[in-house]
Amino acid sequence: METAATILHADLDAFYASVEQLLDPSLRGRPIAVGGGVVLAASYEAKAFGVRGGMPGRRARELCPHLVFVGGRFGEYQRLGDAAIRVLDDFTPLVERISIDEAFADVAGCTHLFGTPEAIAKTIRRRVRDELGLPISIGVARTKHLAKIASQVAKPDGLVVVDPATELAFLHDLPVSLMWGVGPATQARLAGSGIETIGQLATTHSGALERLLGHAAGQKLAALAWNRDPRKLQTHRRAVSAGAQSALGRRPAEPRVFVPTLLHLADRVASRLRAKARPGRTVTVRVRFADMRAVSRSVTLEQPIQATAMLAEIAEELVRGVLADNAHERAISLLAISVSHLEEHTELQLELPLGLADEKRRPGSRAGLARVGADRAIDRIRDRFGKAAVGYGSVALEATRSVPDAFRELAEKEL
DNA sequence: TCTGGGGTCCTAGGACCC
DNA sequence: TCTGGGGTCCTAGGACCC
Repeated sequence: METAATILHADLDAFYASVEQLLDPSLRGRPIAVGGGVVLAASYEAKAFGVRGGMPGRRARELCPHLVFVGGRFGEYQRLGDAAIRVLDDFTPLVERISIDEAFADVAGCTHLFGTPEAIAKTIRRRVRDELGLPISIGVARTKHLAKIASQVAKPDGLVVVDPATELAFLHDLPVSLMWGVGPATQARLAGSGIETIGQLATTHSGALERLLGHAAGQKLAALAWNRDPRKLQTHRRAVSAGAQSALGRRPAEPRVFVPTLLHLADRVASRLRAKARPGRTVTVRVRFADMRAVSRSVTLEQPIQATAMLAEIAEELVRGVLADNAHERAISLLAISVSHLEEHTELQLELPLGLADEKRRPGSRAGLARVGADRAIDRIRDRFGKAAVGYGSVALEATRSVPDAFRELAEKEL
């Protein structure tokens, strides 16, 4: 009745930093950070000083005076991340990729060919080390949740196999913060009730947990604490939204700032939607003010859109609404556009370039056709000459500090 | 020199329908 | 006219993950 531990979670260690150290041997053994204004990734040597991803570069340098900043070879990250996943593919088609450097695999169907899950995990680790030169940690367990925890425990450059017979003993000694879905807020709430280990969580009444964390989170954590994780591997998941954002530092909340920025963001989002023929019905904007307070506004249309100008106009109206309701805010620090309720896969259709109020009722116009034509022309030029060949407002945005486009593309999910 | 960018999921209240 | 209940969709905000 007890199932075997056949799920692997493979996670490349300090991935971006490891690639940099691989490509430049002079960086090996040294504390390095990928990025500049903000740390995108840190090597283990840098982590030992407390340097973490997402940390401002200045703070990182304070913690680690000899920290070496490297520019980031984003194309290499993509290539090597793909290559590592391909090693998993050699064993089973049941691979669920989570991100550029992380994936699950279920080897239940291939143990007769390649040996036990532990043997397979060892082979994968050796191959990734020998063929790519990168360290990868693997957790093996009966469920996805436990396999992921095991790979975290295995780091750096290790392997942890959790025997089903002793899995609860293993799990219950660990801190709740290792669980999937427990971040700083949940951890603090649990700590407020004296719950710090997964074992303590497991013996907490599920009703009490629900009152503390809400229905879904309470139920989920109660189940995971007993390693009851019903999730199966999903080899292909479609994206449910696509968005783009830009941090602005601290800029005046004025049209000369937000209009070109929104056009640029709308172009990023809409061109991706068009490329995959996945227009969407709901447009959401987010405005973050100088004090980091964020406000969002959304609207759901009757017809899905994918035209840059249409998206930019709707986003602009929503942002004007936010600013009108927060007239005391003088400066904005971030703008974001997201499109959701994506259609599965549709033919390009006519779009309506009308004001937000009109758009829901009125039929299309000649101007709509012209704009679809403009998008098509731009898409074709980019196909031939590259993304930078033509665009909206990118020059105006050069001044704002932002991460390289190549990094943004790494984070994009396949639509 | 406070705090990047791309996502997913859940909650709670209100509108609306049956 | 008043009452009740369930389901679905939408919006705004929040937590979390990589």
